[in-house]
Formats: sequence, C-alpha cells, structure tokens
Amino acid sequence: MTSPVQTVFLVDDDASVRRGLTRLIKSAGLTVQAYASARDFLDYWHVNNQGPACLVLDVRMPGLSGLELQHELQAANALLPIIFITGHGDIPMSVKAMKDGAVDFLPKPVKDKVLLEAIERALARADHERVQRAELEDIQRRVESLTSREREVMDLVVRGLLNKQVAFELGTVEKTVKVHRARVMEKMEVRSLAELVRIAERVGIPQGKAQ
Amino acid sequence: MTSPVQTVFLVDDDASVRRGLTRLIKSAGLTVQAYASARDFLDYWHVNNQGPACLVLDVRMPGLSGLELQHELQAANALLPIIFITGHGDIPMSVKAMKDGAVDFLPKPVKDKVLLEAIERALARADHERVQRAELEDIQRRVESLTSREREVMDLVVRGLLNKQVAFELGTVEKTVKVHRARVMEKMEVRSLAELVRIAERVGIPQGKAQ
DNA sequence: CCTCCTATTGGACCAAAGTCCAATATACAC
DNA sequence: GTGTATATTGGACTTTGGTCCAATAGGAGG
Repeated sequence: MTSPVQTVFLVDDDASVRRGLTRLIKSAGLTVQAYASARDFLDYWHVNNQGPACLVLDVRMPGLSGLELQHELQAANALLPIIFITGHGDIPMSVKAMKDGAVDFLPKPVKDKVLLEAIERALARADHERVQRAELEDIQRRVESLTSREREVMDLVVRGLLNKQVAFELGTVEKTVKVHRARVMEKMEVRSLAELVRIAERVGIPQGKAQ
Repeated sequence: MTSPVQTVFLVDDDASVRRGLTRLIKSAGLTVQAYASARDFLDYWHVNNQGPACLVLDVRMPGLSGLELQHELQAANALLPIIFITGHGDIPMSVKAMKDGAVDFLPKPVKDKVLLEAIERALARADHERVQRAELEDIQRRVESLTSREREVMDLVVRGLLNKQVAFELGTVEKTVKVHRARVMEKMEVRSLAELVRIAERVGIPQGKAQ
C-alpha cells in the first residue's frame, strides 16, 4: 500500500528553517522538497501532484499565506494532508486550520520527534485517502460507462425494486429491464446484487426505501 | 427533527461568566443549565443525558479540567458536542481539543455572536449524530433479535452468496437456508435484498466480495 | 414431563431472475 | 447513406428465490 515514494513538501520563507527541517526529515528516511513560497510550491505541484505526500507549511509567509494555500489546495481537491508550523500563531488561527482539515498545527520551535510523528500521521492519512479515492474513482468510471437507460435501471434496482416494478417505472416491459440489468452487472463488474448495492452506496447513488 | 428541547450546558468556575453567558444564551431562546465544576455537571449528566444538547466548557478549572471532561465524555460515548472557552489557553491545547472533536475553541472574551453561532453548529451536530445513532441502534436491535443461525445466513447472503452456496458454507441444504433467510428478512424488517445489504453495511457487518 | 424456541428438512408450487438467440427502430457520427 | 451504439422486444428455457403446509428433534425452562 505504501509502495510509491512518499514525499514531504516543505514550504517556509525562512531559509534556515528549510535547511534544518530538510535535514531532519531526510534523516528519517523521507524524501523532501523545500520551497520558499506557496507560489513556488504550487508551480511545481500543478505539474506534478502524483504520489503520496504531505505538506509541512509555515502559516505566515510573504505572498500567499499558509491558510490561503490550504484553501487553494482544498479548492483543487488536492488530497495533501497539511501540518502547519508557525512562529507567531494564535488560537483562532490554529482552530481555523484544524477545522479545515489540517493534521496538526505546531508552534515553533518544533521538537524533532513531534514533527516527525505528525508527518507520519499525515503520510498515513494521505495513503489511506489515496486508496479511498482510487476506489471511488474506479467505481465512478464504471458508472460513467453506463448508458443513461442502464443507469436508470441500476438506480431502481439498487433501491430494491423488482424487474417488473422497474419496468413500470420506466414505462417499458420486464424483458427489456432484464437486458439492461444484465449489462449493468457486467459493466459494473459485479456478480451479485449485494455487491452492486454496496458500490452504488459508496458513490452516493440515491437509495430510498423500496416502494 | 429538532422537536425535543435543546439544552446548552455551561460549565465554568467563574460565577460572573456563568451569569453573563447564561443570560446571553437564554436571550437566544435556548435552555441553559450552568455548573461551577466538571464534577457538578457530570453528577447531573449521569442521571439525565437525554435530549439534544451541547456543552460550553471552560478549559481551565479546579478539579477536572475541560480537556479531562472531554475525555470522560468520549469514554462514556456521550454524544455531546463541546465548545471550549478559555482565558489562558495556548495553541497546543486548542489543537488537542479540536483533534478530539471539539466544535470550537474560543479565547475569552468571546463575542456574543461568535459563541451563539458556535452553539448553533454544536446543536446541529448533536441533532444529526443523535439521528444517526438512533438509526444505528434500531438496526442493531434487529440484528440482535436474530438467532445465531439466522445471523450466519444473513452474513453470507449480504456477501452475495446464492442460497445453495450459503447452504454449502453452513453444511446444510438450500431448503433450510431459504427458511432462515425468510426469517432474516422478516426480523430485519426489510422487503428487499438491497435494503438488507444497506442496513447490514451500516452496522459494519463484514462484507467481502462474493467468492 | 411438558412446552416453547430453535434448527432442520421435505414436497409442491409460483414468482422472479438470468441466459440463450434473434430481431427491429432510432439517432448520431463519419 | 452507411454504420455503430443504444434502446427495445420476443421466445424459450434454466436457475434461483419465495411461500405454504407439514414434520422431526434437541435443548432450555417451568
């Protein structure tokens, strides 16, 4: 599950902090890429957001601040767990960051052990969410391969309707539903209704009570 | 959904704070119960934890601290969203509280509007989680009404196995499985396999791929 | 000992679902 | 206009699932 190289991105405008933390993180056997500004980081990130990674981010920086970068990444649906570090933070700032999904928010100076443990948690989260997302996208891909009619049939089937009921809802006959249904099972790559219901649930296909 | 009375519990060792915040919260049309210590609150709570509610909690208090109370409540599986208020908090404290599920963490003095909005969010969360929990307990109740054999049959059925496969797994015959299966549907109060799969999923009944 | 609950099985039968093969109609793309 | 994709339906058949009635058997509890 953790096969690709895990990268720690480090963004801090203070060169000495970058040097120190880079050395620390590398000493833990991790790959580091350091940037002096959020913009520099984003320029790289936009062309290369592959692989599991996390971000160690200074809150206060010239240009785009850490919290602003956090929002940029959220808007971009980025899947990059963030650990904030700061020399001059306050409580509202830390609370905001945590509410917005930060893994941790650490005042400088940060103890080596504390930071490395936070990075470990962040990378674990990145891994986990990456797996989740990959599975979801895989299911989504299959759903999109359905024709609109097949999709209608699936929606009704996973709500527990019988073929004849589905046929009535769609203004057609049971025979036709069977054909669509078989194609749904094939395209969704499942071999049982139970599986179909479960993956439909995962991508949030509306599922009311039967009837 | 918000039919029962919503209560705001307020725990702060400072009497003047209790007076002020009680007045504020009441002015917003909410019911308040104020306590001078975590212990006093818990004594009441243990005998009466009904109804949707949230907790406005001072972090630093004699006796049990706010963060300790938070853990007590978590250990008790309490379902009581917490808003921390504090006069002398620091960042690690706020981060810890947020990680442990606090709705908000507000330094004193707290602006009226900010606190009331936080309370609104907390009560909304309480409502939502209450509904979720009630639904889960309802399903759990039904699952527990199954005999062990029925439970075995259900587990295999929601994994997508055919009746004959279930029979083989359990070392019996298809006919018997049908009987158990029918009783499962009845006791679980569902009318379709789709529904059964969905509620089984919600209570975390192991569901591997078929075969 | 008797009774209720649980588990089990049988037979008969109907309903629903799945699977072949085949065919028609429409729409959009090239 | 030719062709591919989609939607549709039919027939015939098998498999699976669901239901009714009925019966046996072991164990727990009164």
